[in-house]
Amino acid sequence: MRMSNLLSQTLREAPSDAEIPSHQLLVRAGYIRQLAAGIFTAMPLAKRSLTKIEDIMREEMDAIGGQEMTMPVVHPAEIWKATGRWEKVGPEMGRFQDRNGRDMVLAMTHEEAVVAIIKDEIQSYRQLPMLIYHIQTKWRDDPRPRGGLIRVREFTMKDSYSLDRDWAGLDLQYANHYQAYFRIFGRCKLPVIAVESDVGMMGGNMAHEYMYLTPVGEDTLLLCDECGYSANRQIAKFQKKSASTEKAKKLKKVATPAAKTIADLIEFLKIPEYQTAKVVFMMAVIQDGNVEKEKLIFAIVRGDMDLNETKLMNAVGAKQLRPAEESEIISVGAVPGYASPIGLKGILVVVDDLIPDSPNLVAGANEDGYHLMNVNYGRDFIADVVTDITAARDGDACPNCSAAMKAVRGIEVGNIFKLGPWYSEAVGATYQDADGEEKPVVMGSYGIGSGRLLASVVEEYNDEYGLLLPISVSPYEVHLVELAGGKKESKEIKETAEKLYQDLKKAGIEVLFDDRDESPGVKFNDADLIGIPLRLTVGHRVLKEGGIETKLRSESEKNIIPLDQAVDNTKETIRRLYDQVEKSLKTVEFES
RNA sequence: CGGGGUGUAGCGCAGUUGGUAGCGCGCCGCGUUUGGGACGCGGAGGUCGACGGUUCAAGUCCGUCCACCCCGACCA
Repeated sequence: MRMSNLLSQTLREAPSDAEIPSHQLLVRAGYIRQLAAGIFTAMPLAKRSLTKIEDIMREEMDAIGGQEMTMPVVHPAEIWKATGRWEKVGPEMGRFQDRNGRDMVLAMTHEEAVVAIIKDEIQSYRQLPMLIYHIQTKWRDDPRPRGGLIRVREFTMKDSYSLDRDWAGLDLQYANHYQAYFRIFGRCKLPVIAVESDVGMMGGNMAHEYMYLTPVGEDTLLLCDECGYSANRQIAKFQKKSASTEKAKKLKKVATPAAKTIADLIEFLKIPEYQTAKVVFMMAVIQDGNVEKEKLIFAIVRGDMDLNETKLMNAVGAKQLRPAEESEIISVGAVPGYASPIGLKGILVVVDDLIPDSPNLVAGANEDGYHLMNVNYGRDFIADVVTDITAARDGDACPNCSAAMKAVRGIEVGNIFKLGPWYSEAVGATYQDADGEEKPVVMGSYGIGSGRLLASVVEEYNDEYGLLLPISVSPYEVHLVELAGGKKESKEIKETAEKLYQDLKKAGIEVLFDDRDESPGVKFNDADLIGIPLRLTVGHRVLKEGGIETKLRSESEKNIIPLDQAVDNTKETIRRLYDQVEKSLKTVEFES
């Protein structure tokens, strides 16, 4: 590709609304342009990088038996109604009507499209197991896109779906993906860790997220350096210790005027934070038979801890959760700021499992200006559910080995999910087993967003001058710079560079040729910004010595090689760069 | 949806007490220059986010709305 004809302009300054490095650099280097919030155009450079990433995904999916297909982006609402997600998913889903007034959906994921196909196509156990995948656009109307390509509304995703007779088959395909995903990220040279994640509403019994650790990430993870435990904060467990072993004392009402928060309370009563009980009011949508009901939940955690809403949702089987309005709290007889479940009826009480081990807590008296001291679980109140509902924090004890865990930020670059038979059952996607019985297909789903992966690679590999792409992800393998200038040798330089460009192409090398009439400074700076790993320079300085200059983007050292060896030498360097990627791959076994 | 911020040329920005819009980069032409973002001369490019109001006069004052960014909520 000649840069004189490339649709891509580099910018000296990043747009002021780009904050994180990958966003700034991808825009400055001419890879992407923004059209609207969370909607981007991939310019020719980005398109080539994305294609490389997607080809890596293809190869790794094919290697574990995947077959590529393409499922539609626009779906009739019926298939989403069949799984219940037409109602369940909120405004995040794109909906419109076609010219006949028929409800349509912009796909945000493709489980529905998969079961719509397999319902008709899979009839016998002889067809299973199977693995299908596609690389397709998704639309998710996220309330807050951010960070350039990190979190967008329209994006391309490789999603695969495993189809099996039973859970054992799913376990195998899941383990295959677990390894294949490490290979995909490894080939993109992106360091990732796999952490356990929330299975959410999808049922199933296991999910992992692949996280690239970076401060610009939006998920919080808990990691244990001692034993390797790792989990998304949404589900991270930790060891809790009771702060006190004292005997239960007599319940006592105390006046605590204007002490509505835990901070006020401990200041006023001169007690430690851990000796208080914090009530968090949430409204949860809970399925009760065939009807959905909204219920008020009293979630109680110790005053020094935070409620983990994901854990709470899982504890009560809630479909949705939101903070309760003050009026909703008052309507059950509780007094905001002075609330507790003591003496109240008809509410759903969920307490953290540490509460029964925490004697003599201070809790609200359900009376304006008063709290109760020496509240004890069991004696003074009981809960409908006692389970772990608190959020793990930096420094908390590892659930396996008790060592202090670290809380770090990460970007979710991929996830794998054991769905089970849920979707198949919902739409009657069954197969006939060897015993003659109709059984639902057991599914798994697995996703990697290609744009987010590219952004993460850029986030990992950049310096003050620009991108430093691994060759496996770089839009071109070689950046050829011609410095013809106005010298008397310029004709010779131009011709030499042109011939080298043609020879490199003939040798099957992907070349970006800077044939523009620009000053050396401009060309070198643009080359650094675009970040192709290998740069070749044809200029009078080195041509005098019968050679051309080579330089790796990642190193400052420059070498001169004879012109007649330029193609072979370049091939060799490229091969070495690919080898380095291959050698850095580690096999990661899946341990269940 | 709550909090904060920003909207003036492709990008970054300035614009005074309200008086009819400017700078740098980029872009076009000519010339000089040519190994780390050159220089001179000439030029193109703006319904100042939108709508409404105040005023003789609005980029500037007032109101409403919209878009975009950041934090939070949310996130199959």
